[in-house]
Amino acid sequence: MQIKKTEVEEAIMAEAEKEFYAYGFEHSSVRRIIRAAGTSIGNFYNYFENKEALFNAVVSEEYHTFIRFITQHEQEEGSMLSRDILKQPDWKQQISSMLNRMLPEFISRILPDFSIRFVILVEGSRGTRYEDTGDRLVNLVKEHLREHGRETGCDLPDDSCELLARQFMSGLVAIIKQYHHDEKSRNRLLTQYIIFVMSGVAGLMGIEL
Amino acid sequence: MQIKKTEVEEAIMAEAEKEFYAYGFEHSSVRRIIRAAGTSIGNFYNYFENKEALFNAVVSEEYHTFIRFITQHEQEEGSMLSRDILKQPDWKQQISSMLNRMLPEFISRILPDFSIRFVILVEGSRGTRYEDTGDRLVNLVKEHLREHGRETGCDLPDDSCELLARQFMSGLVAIIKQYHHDEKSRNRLLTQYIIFVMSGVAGLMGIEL
Amino acid sequence: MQIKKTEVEEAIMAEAEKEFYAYGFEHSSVRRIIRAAGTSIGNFYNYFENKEALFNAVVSEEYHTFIRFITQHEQEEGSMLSRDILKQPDWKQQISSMLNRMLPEFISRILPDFSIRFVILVEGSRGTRYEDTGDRLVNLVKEHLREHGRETGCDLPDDSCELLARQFMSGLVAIIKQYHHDEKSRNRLLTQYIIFVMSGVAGLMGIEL
Amino acid sequence: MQIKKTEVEEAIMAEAEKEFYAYGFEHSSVRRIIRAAGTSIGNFYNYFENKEALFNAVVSEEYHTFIRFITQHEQEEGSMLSRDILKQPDWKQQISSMLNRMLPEFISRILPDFSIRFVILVEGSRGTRYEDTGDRLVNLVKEHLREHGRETGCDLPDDSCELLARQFMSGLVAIIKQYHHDEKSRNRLLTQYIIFVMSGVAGLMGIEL
DNA sequence: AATGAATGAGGGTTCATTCAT
DNA sequence: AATGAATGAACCCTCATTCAT
Repeated sequence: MQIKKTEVEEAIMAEAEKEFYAYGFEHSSVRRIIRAAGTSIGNFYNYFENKEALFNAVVSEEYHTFIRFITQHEQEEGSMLSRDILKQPDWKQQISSMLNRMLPEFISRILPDFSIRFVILVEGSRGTRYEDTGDRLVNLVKEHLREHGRETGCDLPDDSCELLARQFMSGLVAIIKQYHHDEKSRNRLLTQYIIFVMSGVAGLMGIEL
Repeated sequence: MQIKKTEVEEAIMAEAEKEFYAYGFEHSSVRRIIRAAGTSIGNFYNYFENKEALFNAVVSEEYHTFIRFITQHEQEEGSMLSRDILKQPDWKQQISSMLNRMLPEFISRILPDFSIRFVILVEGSRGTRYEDTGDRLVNLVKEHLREHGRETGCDLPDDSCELLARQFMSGLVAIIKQYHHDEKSRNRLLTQYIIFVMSGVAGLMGIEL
Repeated sequence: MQIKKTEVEEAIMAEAEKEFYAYGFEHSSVRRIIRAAGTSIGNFYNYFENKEALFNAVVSEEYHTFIRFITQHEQEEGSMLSRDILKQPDWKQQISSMLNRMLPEFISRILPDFSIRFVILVEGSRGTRYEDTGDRLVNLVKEHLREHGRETGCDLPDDSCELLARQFMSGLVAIIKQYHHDEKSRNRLLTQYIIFVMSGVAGLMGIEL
Repeated sequence: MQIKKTEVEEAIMAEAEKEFYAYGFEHSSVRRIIRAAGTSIGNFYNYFENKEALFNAVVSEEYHTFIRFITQHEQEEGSMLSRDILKQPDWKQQISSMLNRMLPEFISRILPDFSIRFVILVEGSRGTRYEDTGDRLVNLVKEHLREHGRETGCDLPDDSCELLARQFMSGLVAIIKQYHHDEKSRNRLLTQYIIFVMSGVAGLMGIEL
């Protein structure tokens, strides 16, 4: 949103963010929001068409950021994991050094974008046009994952891919929930988490049962 | 009373399960439930004291099953992961063979217990006395994990443990959601998932960054 | 009621008495009554046509007892108060000695009849055919009082008579409420009360303002 | 908003007064009130937080008025009754003249305050925070009475004091009920009533049984 | 831009009563 | 004689939204 918002609009959106985060869209109360924002119910409808419009205003930017994140960085991440690595006897060192190289940039560029609003989008959008955002995001990650599988020659079954994608999403959400106010801890935890996921995926792809 | 008491009670509970799964406790509507169950609002209160009593009836058994699951099987799982394994050059084979040995029994005994009701318990219990069940379960798994860490000499930070525990929970939930009606697929996916998690944890514990 | 009641019937009526006393007719719950009486809602309707029939069963005898009390003892009480007494210089002694003579019999005959059920009749009968019982009783007492006035030649205004009658009723009720379980205290208090009322009436009749 | 806020608020309170008077708090229906007041159920909650808040609005002022009445006028009334008066041979004249002196002022200052709302407070407040108001008022009057007793050297038993206090309350209530719309009649009746009570108390204190 | 009065559907719950068993 | 399942109206209250001011 390039358009400058009025103070009232911003106050409403700020309180709405808290409300949507706490209760989700359906369970959120416009009255509570405007009361917290210090304005009136009537005035609310001067700024937003209805409750869903407010929701959109709060999350739409975050939504597009995430879409961009998924699509833009496909190439770069594409090379991060390949079966070849796992075949090497020193695979642990290889992954480790790769992570050391990539994570700082990865984290500095991507994470600042994610916030409470991302959590709202995924967990609290039922009843809005974004209600399948979680699923769509999962699908994006899942397709991403399948492509990796095809490239590296070790296809995971569709449902495993979906599960892993969903896990990745829920991991991000959990991290943001825990440390949305503490960037440093968040990044440290995220690093750990990515190692966990990558090790897990590697294990899943590399081990014949 | 033409209809046997249990029939209506079961109808109500069946519909309640769907409703609680779809909306969570707070957002569920008793009126919707009884309409779907084909009875009247007044009659509902002949069977259940109130909405929360209905919730408890739907969910309490599942709750205790899960608690039992966590506490009973601590020992057996305890031996599944140790740092020593990861030090071996053939660690992949070792894990693989161990899983092959243990998973069938693990799955056959534990999984049949989990159902939609488990999902309700974790995701839809806000406003009930079970509302912190998700957190309590996460903590159980987390403590479980920390102990493993201490035993194997590689402590993970507290927040990583919590994250992994939460991930494990959300993974179970995701699997149940996807395949609660298809036991076979569910078990296959769960096997994959456990490999993923174990590999991930192993990676997290075994690799120095 | 000469007809012998079954145990169930008596249990219901006993619990109903408590319930009607505590909540009044309208606010009483048939469910609570039958639960306390240890029977079922269906069976209740085998014994009583409906809630009001139960109420009638509980209070009707008391009602007729009171009517009888008012009408039967008119003569005897009629002589208890006359203007002549108040004209005597030793009126206090006269009243005192009269009370001493009459009260024992008065109390022993009349009071045992009054119980919780009398209170129910007066205070908790709204919504039943007895709902104007309180008023009817007041009117009886009031007419009683007016006649005394006419006899003794000092008419009180109609509204004063009504007020005094109402006071007398409410006094009886208050005494029963306080000591319905303690006959001795009840009689002592009632004696005091009658002195109060008689002195009050005497004062009202005898003093020119 | 075409209609000024106060108009609706007043309409609601006026109808609420009638409703509370007729049914008491617990048995009053918000729907009946708003129907009579010509507004909607939703709008009611724009004016009052809930049913009890409405009750408080109707009744709180009256409550404090009565408390003030009891505590402020203690002294003045204190001198109205003493045993010495009853010992005089011309006690009737003495009381009469005292009443003639004091009553006009007493009545003109105190009575206009009492209304239907006082009745509601005493008889219809069950279920609200005022539910023991009746008892508290009775206790005030009772303590009042006991003090008189101590001063004049003729203690009445505790239960007699309570009874008389309760009688006094119920007398006030009865008068208001009868003449809440007719100030003149109300005052006349109240005068009579006070004579009655005083004579009664005098009789009770002065006569040895 | 700002206010809050007004609406009515729907939320959970209690109730007296009926009637098949 | 006894049971309790079934009904639907009514209870208090919350909600998002509209609109006159």
